[in-house]
Amino acid sequence: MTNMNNATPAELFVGVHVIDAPAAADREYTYAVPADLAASADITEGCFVSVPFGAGNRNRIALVTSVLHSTELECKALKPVFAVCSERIRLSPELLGVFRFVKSGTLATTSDVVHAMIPSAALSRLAESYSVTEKELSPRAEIDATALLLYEYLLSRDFVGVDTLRARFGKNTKKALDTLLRRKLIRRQLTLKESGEKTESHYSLAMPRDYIASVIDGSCRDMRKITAAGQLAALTALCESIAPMSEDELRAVDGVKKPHLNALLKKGLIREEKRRVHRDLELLEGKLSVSDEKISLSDEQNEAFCALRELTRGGEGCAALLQGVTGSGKTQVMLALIDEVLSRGKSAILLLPEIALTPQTTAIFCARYGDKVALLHSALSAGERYDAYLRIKEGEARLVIGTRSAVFAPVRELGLIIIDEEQEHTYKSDSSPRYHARDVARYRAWNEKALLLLCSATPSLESRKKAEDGAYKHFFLKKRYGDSVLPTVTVADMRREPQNGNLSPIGSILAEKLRACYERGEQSVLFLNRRGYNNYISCLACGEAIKCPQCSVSMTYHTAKESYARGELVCHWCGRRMPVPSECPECHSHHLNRVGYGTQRVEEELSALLPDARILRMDTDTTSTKLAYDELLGRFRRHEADILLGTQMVTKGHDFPDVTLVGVLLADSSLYYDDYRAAERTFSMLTQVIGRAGRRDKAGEAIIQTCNPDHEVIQLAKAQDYESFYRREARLRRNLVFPPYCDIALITVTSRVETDLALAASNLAARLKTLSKSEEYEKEPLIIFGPFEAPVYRVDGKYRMRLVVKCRVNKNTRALFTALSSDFARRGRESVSMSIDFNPTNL
DNA sequence: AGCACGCCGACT
DNA sequence: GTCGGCGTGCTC
Repeated sequence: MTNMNNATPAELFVGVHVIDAPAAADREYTYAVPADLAASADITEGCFVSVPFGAGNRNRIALVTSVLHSTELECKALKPVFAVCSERIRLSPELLGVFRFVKSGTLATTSDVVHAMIPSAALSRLAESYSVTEKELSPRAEIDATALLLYEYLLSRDFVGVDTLRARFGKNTKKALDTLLRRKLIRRQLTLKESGEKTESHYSLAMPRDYIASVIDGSCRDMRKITAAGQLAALTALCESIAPMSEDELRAVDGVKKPHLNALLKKGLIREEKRRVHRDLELLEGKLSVSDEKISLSDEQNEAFCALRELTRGGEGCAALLQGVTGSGKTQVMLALIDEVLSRGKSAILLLPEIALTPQTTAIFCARYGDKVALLHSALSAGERYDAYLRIKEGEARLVIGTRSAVFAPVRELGLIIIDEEQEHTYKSDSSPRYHARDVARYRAWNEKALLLLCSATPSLESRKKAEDGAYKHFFLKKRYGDSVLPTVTVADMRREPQNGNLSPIGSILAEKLRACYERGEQSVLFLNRRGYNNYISCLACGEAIKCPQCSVSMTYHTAKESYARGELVCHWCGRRMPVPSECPECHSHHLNRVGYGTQRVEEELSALLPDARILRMDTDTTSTKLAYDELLGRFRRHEADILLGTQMVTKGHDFPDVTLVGVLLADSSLYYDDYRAAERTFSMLTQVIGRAGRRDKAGEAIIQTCNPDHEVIQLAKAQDYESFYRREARLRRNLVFPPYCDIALITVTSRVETDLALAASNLAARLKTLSKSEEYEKEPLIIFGPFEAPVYRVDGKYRMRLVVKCRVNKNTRALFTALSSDFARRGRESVSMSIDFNPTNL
């Protein structure tokens, strides 16, 4: 190796995990810290450094995972650490623990885990630029046209950023750069880039005010007279202002432009100060009227609150389940508890399902806690996310409200984590790292001696069982808040409808209730778990449904805005759109028939039923942006529509005071889904929908349409009897060995080449069987199913096969799966990739 | 993933 | 003899 080591001998060594290294190279590497760097920077576990990595010594960011003060390693030829990335971005010892917990618990790469924990803007800090080394291009160096153009472009410049080049030369840039680099015609330089945080310049006078005044009126002798009107206007404005003025404020002054300010800076008359701007606060503007309204708790709420408060004061990590019927005022208890924790100088994290994280739901927290709140939602830009991260890290924000990934928030002195609607499957990540926010929260609560509070009307079986086993403290809120009563629930049998000549998705009972509700001037909410117009298009001749050319699922017919006839087919898995064919692709028959219904079709039926009613349709097609979603909800709340029709998103805890009727159009669709959690989801969904009706003084009513009116789950949901449901479901799961009575590891193998996939899958299964019988792992009870095709075999052109393993996830089985995974990487065909998901949300 | 090393065929 | 093809294996 070339002598990259500094002349100064190192005495400090670090173990690092390289970020953006391939999975096969994801392990700890040892680097030497040059003495001068060790002296100038505080290198500890959890900080990020940049290191030369691989044969090409490409600069990579790495996470320091161990520090070694030693002279023992001297003899080894170690590469040196290049620099510390940032003094500010580093994982605290607690978060480094979280990193290890997630990494070992999900078998994800360092890169995936770090990217989940740290906002991307914080780490994309290596600027890559290029310049020419060889001024003469030898005629023998045969390079392609792009490379030649790029070379000539670089000839006249110095160190051009890779982004600039890419913008100019397109996607061939990398190839061209590689060619030029290989021929040593150009060289690459990597420098630490300044952070992506947004700053705003503030200007103030750099000289005494009367001196500036003399400059303005031209009586000042030591300086040439200022004539530019813009400069004079800026100086005048600054003279009149008490506080420094921001760039925006100055530019608002007539005639002031940026060059004027620069000129004044150059003359030394004003000074500039860059201040960090908190972009996510801009969203909250106007809502910062902090209210410290006293929370009034009912006896039941108060009892739960007092017990929970004791838990937060215990100084030990613990977890509790707050099980409260819809409308029992769980939020009040949460607020009281957050008050308590913040008042003791600690921080809290509140996790909400993405769909519930709307200005309406967060307003109450923002109003109460003002700028102590940091909101982490998906609409944040990279820079905004980074700002929020810094505000949390620096202790300015002590209440973090966000979705799944907010569980990684770098809060100081964590006192409380609340997970609302804890049964929601959005808390489980379905891409690497495949973590469950609940597991991470539990780890953090224990490790940081905080309280984890899980809230739900219909807890997941996992959590409910833990409460039963005593692992979680268990609290109930059984009374609905105020005087509201549970709505009356009617189960409507849809099997009789066709006999009565009704082919509409809206049955006769629901139709009648809808009309009555509308005529009373009240609102109704309809839920249907299917967007689009028809379910699919099938051929009457051969019976085949039209399938997506890239996925093995039938496509859904969506109408165009203007007319029913001008629609197209959409694949809900890969998003592909195509026109409706005129003939069956299988048998060329022209007898194509549209079957089933989605939200679009129901919307049409509704307007036929109630021509004057104002209908809002809410699904992913109408709420492409966060704003559209909020706007629709706002319009409905203001009673600008009579009927809200939509998918999942209408079921979440939005409080609509005028809604007295809710309808579930087809409750069975989720009941017979081939997932062991189908019943749990259906029950939870029905409970939530029913809870939408009649929350204030008005009596509510719920209609559940189904083809299985006697199904136990539907009957239990009708009775709102969670406890019976829990006992029934727990019994079933135990008998059939499903979580929470075991863990499931889902191994998915993916490839574009079907034959490679089949081979790889069976090899993997064989390898797994061998491993499970080997000495180290034979004690682990393992039940292996498969390999078989995934329920949707082909998605976006890739085939997918699965192995399902029932096991107990512990250190030993994780080691088994790690071994399996690295075997696969070593011997696998490159066209095939593999992933392991512990306790996936979708089976 | 890159990148080097290495072992074979088409060329100066 | 040498340049360069991409198979194989490693990354402190």
